[in-house]
Amino acid sequence: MSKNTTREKILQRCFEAMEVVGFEALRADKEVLNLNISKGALYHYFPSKLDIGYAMVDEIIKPMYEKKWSDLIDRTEGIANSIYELIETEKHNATEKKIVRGDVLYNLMLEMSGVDAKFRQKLEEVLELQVKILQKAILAGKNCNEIKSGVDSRSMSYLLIGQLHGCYAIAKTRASKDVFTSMVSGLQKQLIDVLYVNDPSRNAQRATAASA
Amino acid sequence: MSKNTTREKILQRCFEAMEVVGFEALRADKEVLNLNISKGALYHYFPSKLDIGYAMVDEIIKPMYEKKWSDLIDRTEGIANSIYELIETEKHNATEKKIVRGDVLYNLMLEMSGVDAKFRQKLEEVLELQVKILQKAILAGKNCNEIKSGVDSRSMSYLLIGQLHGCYAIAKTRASKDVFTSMVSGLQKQLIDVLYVNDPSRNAQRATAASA
DNA sequence: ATTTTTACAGACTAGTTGGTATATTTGCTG
DNA sequence: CAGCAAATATACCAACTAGTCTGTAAAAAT
Repeated sequence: MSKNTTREKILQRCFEAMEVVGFEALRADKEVLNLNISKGALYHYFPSKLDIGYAMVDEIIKPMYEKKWSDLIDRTEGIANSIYELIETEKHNATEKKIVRGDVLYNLMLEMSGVDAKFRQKLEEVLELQVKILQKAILAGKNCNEIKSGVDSRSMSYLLIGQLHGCYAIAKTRASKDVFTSMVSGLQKQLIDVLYVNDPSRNAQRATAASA
Repeated sequence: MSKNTTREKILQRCFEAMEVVGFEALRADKEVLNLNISKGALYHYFPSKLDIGYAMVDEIIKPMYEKKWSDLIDRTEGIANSIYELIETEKHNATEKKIVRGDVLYNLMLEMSGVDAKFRQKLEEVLELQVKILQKAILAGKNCNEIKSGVDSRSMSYLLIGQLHGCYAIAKTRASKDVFTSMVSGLQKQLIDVLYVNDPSRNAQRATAASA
């Protein structure tokens, strides 16, 4: 998968550091030095620090978030359940360390959107990618009667992404994984009320109702 | 109200700058120089830059966010409506500029929680202050039958604060006030489903039902 | 075989940062 | 008014930053 070229090694290492400290606090030259890659090499592959950032978003972050929702792509049924499960996964993947660190994309959004226009635009692309996947899924969910017909797929997608973001942000400041999981659980409960025709947390009930 | 001392002038100016650029990018000495206050005076009142930050949170931001929810304090009725209206206010206060800038508290949370423990703790206090006001209000709302008995006041308060945060964050990256207002509207719709016994967006209906 | 391009190495630089040292002024108290 | 502390001014500093410069070794193209 990874070609393990110098360029990719640089990108990967910088990304891992940036996940922890953010973009502005990233010291790219010092990071790559730990891989025995010199500053000369670094600036050979990337004209500036910002360009490293752009590349990270395009080549690492964007695919990462596309993969996150990939279960929903081109589905025609079981969508309500899948959305519910993907959010459930979010809870299960959470660790104390990850929560304190926060979500890379959300962190970057807040940090860089106001700093650099191109950065903002690239982050917007990642956001839009997720929204589009969700939107399509919700639309499909409405078609197969799993999702209430009243929901607006686009604004609901934005809201859902935003709500997850909110959970990450609050939990980061509270520095507590438990706050995260309980908030996400609350979010799931809301979704059951607002989004779903049936309760996807009870699979049995879903299966019976699906034939109606 | 403001005693207009040198210290307060420093704090206010730094806060206004920080609202725009964030804390790390704040150049306190250059800011106060524009007020004809020297670096010596600055470091006379504040031992370090971080201490300026702490003071900003304690003396400006905390009161600011307490005031934001002050309508809910010590209320015994009309609570559902007040919560709805406060969120409505959030929409009306939004301007393109403000949305692009984001919410000061949320921005700081993301920026500083991982950087400095004391900073994080102070931001947590502001968060907790808001949550407590909301929690008490929701509890009272349940008592006077305006809010569904099933809602957990604490986790709902967290979630609500977090959801608002989410709206700010997404709208900031989309750099669009419209995205913000439409997300907040979506949030309000959800709340009507999840939180309220009656629909507070229809005041007439509320008034009738209140006597039941 | 020779030229040109790519890939790297590492010392160096210009500018900035938060903070300090020291000197001077101001305002109060006796 | 003397004396003293708080308040303010300013020159200074070490650490650090992103980025550049010069040089070189190997690969690719001619």
